[in-house]
Amino acid sequence: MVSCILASRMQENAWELKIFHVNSSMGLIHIEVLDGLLDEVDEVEDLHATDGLASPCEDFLLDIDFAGKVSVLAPGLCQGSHSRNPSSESQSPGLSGSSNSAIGISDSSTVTVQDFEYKNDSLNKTEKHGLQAAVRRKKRCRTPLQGTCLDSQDFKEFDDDENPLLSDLLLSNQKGKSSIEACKVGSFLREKRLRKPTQRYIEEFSNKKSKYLKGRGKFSSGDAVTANDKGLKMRSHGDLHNVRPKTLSAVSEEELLSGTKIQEVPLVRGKRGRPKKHVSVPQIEPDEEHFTSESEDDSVTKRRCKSHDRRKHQRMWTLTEVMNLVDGISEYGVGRWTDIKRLLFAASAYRTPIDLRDKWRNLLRASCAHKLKKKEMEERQGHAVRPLPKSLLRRVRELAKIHPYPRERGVKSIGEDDPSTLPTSSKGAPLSVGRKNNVRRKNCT
DNA sequence: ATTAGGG
DNA sequence: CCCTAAT
Repeated sequence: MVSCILASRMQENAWELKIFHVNSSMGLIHIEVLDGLLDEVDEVEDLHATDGLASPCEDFLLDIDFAGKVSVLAPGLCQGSHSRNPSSESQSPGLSGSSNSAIGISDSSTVTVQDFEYKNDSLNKTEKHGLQAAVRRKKRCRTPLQGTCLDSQDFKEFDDDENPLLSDLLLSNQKGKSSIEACKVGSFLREKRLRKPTQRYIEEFSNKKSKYLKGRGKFSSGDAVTANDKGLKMRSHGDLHNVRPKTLSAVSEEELLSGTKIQEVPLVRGKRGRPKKHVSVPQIEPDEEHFTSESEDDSVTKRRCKSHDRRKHQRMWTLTEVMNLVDGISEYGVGRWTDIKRLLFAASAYRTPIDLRDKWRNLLRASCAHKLKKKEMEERQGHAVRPLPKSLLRRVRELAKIHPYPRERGVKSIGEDDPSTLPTSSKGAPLSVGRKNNVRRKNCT
């Protein structure tokens, strides 16, 4: 025996509550019209007004079973109540992209509500019909079960909602109070459940989605990350194969600086990944350029070795990159990350200015650490290959002296004003280190 | 829109 | 790398 409350909206402010007692074994339907007419339906009005659903015959279906467990199928609650059921989660249409506004009626509930209509006279037949329809809709809303109607299972499935609030609510409903509360609670619950989409989550979600699409053959334009991840494959079969086999080092600098490298290949890169959409400089991706061999492999292997998804897209910093960075810093100063990025890293669309800064931070740390404990460092280099050439480290230290990165605690132990370290850039390229262009010189002690 | 700082 | 607050 199952019973079900149907709150139907008769007029503007008139609501009618009906209880269906359904005896599933005998196929009987007993209808009981509670004193309906609710007056203070303002909230409901608003609720519908906001959704453009304010048509004069909308019904809310509330169902209960006799065991005392209660579940409510009210607008919006549908989503909440069945999202709890693991088997039906994937089917729920309302979960997909709907707004997380507190008073948005979910798609599913919309379906449930909108085309459920009947005349309030001639109850017997139409009621049954309507009820069946409602059940069917419920099923559609949750899981495509087999189509037997009026099985007590159908109702039971909604009962895994153990929320005591709901039972209270429904009880009060039976006593003839308003069903507004249902809506309120419904929206409340929904609000609770839909909390915090989180940038990260969204990104991952869209990522999965696009991957899925790709798998289906639809090549969704862009999506830098996945594109990068699949970079090897894609390039291997051809399309963006502008990659000239470079000498893998040093080239990028002059070319970039002289601007000869600025080309206009309309890359299909989405704005989602690292690259900022702000493109003041025609950014071409020869990015694999000198990384095709090492960095790409690095990242790939890394991803394979450890598939822990922290650090989503991680690209190893190559030596040339680091050198570029150091050069840039020494030229433009610390803190001009955007400039450096624009001028020296136009080639690599990943590497946001923040990345540069982070890398610089790490470099500083490294250099300091290098100074502090040599032996341990060497130890570590034993098991982790980090070929940071001394010359580079020295340059880092110099730069650290000139424009110390604010708030770097280990930095204090730099060479302590050793003039010999300054001009002795063995690699030449003393660059403009001497001229600290208008960089606030803070002593980092 | 960028940067600094922390995780 | 990522996220957030501050500018």
